[in-house]
Amino acid sequence: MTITDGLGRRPGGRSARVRAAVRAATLSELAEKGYAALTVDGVAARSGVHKTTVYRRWGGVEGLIADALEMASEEPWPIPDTGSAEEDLRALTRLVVTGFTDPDDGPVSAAFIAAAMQDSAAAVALAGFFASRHEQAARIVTRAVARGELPAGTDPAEVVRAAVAPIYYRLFVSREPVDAAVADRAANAALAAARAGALG
Amino acid sequence: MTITDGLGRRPGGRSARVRAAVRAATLSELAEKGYAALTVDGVAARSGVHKTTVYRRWGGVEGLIADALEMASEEPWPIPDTGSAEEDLRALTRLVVTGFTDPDDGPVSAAFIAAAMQDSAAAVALAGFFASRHEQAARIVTRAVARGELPAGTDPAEVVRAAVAPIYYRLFVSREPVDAAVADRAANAALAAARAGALG
DNA sequence: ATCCTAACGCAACACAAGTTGCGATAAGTC
DNA sequence: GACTTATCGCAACTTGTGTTGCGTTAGGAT
Repeated sequence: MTITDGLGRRPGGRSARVRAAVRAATLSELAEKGYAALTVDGVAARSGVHKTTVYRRWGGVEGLIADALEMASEEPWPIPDTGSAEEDLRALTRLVVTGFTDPDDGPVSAAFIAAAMQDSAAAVALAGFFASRHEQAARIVTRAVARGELPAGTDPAEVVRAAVAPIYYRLFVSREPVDAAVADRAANAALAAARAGALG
Repeated sequence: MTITDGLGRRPGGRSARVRAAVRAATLSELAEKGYAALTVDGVAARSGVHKTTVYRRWGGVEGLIADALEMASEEPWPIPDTGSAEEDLRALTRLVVTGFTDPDDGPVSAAFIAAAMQDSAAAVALAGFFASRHEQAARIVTRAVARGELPAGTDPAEVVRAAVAPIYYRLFVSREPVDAAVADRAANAALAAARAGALG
């Protein structure tokens, strides 16, 4: 299950090509067929890399997800900066909604959540991913506090959590439909709670 | 994957015993080993029912979960009624937290969420389960509105969602630790948002 | 240019998951 | 009590997943 993450003794050349091919194949397979249908044989066939190699370097399906997740957490998130906390939070929650309703990215994002349910390595990778996301999105709140829109002592990450949590809750827990209106309501509720000083 | 849910042509006698034995074995296996280790062979061996029978009636692991979930959604939820919305919501969120941190019930509850990620039948069953939960917990809010604690026009289910969502978010999405303090903060934030009229 | 060996490809294997055909058992009906 | 058939137990089979041993290829160092 340990991934020789490019820091192995031979990071360049063929090994790098193999890794890139497998990563790309994993994302393609996830986008097309979803997590439930993701198999090692599938990504091996698509990537042109042999099945045994994938098992050896990634350990299995969960390892593939963890690797793709690590890659995803490295790329930055386009955090909005409109000048008002209300607009910023709405844009943020809408970004989350579209990230899961998009026919291409949606299945991939959902796969990350699903994989973490079954494998501890994927769970750790997911925790890192969201820690990065919270850190990036916290700037929305710190700016709002600096402008005086929100009370001093407000916990930035907690506002972000309150804003996005209802969306994830509907998507993966209560299994209710999600759209832009849901995003706006979640953003407004988080903002109202923060203004009341309930998120300090 | 279709479960002959006691409404089959022979609901009594042996069939009923088989179903009860399999259901009990499923819950025991989940509590002990968790969802990742739940196998049809395992519940078959524990229940004394043959593997083939389980496959025929439940279809597989996901069917077992869906059946157990259906059973769980029938039994009522001890909704608190302390006289104040603040206390009620706090008790509710703490109930959710203990439901997942309890070493016996926790793995079972988590298994329901995990199963819905992979199987559509389990997803439908989970949606029904939470619809029932929302309906029951909504009374906390309707009572609070009747008492004048919360503004008229407040959406009861939306308050419940806002209160419990951060807990599920931490447990299954951002993978952050959860305790009673988290429960209290989530309840307070939902209450503040509702008082501000952001959950109408 | 040559050597060393990490990393890969390949085939065969081991194991668990799920299926099928058939005979045996016991509900439900008369 | 006798009959019909839904349901279950059983064993053999098929399929998919993951493993192992070994030969081959190609980085990286000298």
